[in-house]
Amino acid sequence: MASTSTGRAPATRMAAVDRRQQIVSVASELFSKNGFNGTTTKEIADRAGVSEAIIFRHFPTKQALYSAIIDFKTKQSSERLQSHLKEAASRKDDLAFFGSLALDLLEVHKKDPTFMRLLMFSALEGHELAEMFYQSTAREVRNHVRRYIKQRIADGAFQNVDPSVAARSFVGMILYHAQVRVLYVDTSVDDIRLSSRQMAERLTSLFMNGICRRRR
Amino acid sequence: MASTSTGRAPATRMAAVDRRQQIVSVASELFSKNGFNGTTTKEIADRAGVSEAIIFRHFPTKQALYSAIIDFKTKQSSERLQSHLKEAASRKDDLAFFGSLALDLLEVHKKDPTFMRLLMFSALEGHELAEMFYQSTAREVRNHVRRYIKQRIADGAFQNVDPSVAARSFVGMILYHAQVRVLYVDTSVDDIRLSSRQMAERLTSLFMNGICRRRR
DNA sequence: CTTATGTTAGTAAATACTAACTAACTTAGG
DNA sequence: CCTAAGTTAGTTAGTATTTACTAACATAAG
Repeated sequence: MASTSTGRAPATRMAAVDRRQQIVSVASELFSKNGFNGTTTKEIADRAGVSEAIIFRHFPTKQALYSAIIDFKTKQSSERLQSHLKEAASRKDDLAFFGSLALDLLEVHKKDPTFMRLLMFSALEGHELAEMFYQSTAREVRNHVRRYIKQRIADGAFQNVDPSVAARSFVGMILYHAQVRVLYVDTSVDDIRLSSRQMAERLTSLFMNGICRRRR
Repeated sequence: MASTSTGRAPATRMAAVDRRQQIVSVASELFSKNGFNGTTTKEIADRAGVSEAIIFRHFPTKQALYSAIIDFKTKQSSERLQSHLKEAASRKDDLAFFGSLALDLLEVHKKDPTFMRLLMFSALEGHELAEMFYQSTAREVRNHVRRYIKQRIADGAFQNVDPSVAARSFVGMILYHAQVRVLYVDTSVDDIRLSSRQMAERLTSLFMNGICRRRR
């Protein structure tokens, strides 16, 4: 009890690159929970276990930190997508194509709900990178689906629908379920209790039977 | 130049109820644009053309003002829905049922984009009335659709799908389009340039051909 | 005159960001 | 191997603004 110091215990020293990543990670959670304006740099520093000044050593402004996060998340999501889309690209098993995509989207947002919240917050708050962020996710998927549908129409397997509208509808159908789950988890609002797999199956079947050419 | 007063010109006197409504209206716009945390009471006062203190004469706290707005918007939306759902309730023209609902939803959000933004912000920011707000809109519609689908399955007109999932999918399909339009208006993200009517037709047809029993 | 509607001028706390200092790790020279 | 110098990661203690909210006063309307 010799020292009456009320200051913080010095944080364990970390390599700059590690600390930076840790700050990004902590800030991601907070921004995703409370949005840009609802998150303070003090809060971020506290959670990271460092003093506020350290934040500004790594990022010139709060905005820059936010941008770094979006940048990071964008790349992460892009990679995830690429790897998945590649493998499902050439096969012409419609059920598998739509089904695995639906399951994948549902699972991604179930595992990492911060992603969807960040996406929504950034769109609402009009962040400069919001567009890019959106492009890298929903839009890329949608374009992929659009091309597939276009091809299958050409094949004569699908009805002659508007591929853009159909693609966005499919993605929208799925993402809306994901949204409800993310936003209203553990409330009475989300009253559908199905596993991602079951949900994906139902959604795919619903969509498929709409777009597949009818037997006559 | 007789008076060097730097103060504001006194606002024109209004009846309390009118001023209250005006504040709600101005604040709605700002909250919808910038969210709760991104909007200051000073900003609201300035836009309303009164001093900040007036805001607090009518609403004890900023939160209370926000709640009043959600309350107002909830009622407004509920009425709009009721009137529409009543008229489309008993008829069994599936195309008209889904089509008019789709058109209605798209038009509502096109005419008043603040509504969707408020809804999304309140959900993300976890406002206490967010649930209720959501219930009064998407959920009420969804339940209506769910009942309709259930009935038509019983009639033998629809396939035996999960009514909850189908209803939410239909609503989700539509609301996702509305969201993209509201959030990314005038950007390259929203690349589908269709009138609400055209969009509603395509969405309905897409959904219908999925849920209607196939001819054999 | 009384009451309702307005303003002014604050306050305490919070917020993004900075300047100046300190301790820990790394490494070069003896 | 040992130590001194340099570098990097940390802290403290601020600052100027902003923010939600209040008390006390002013004036138009009936």
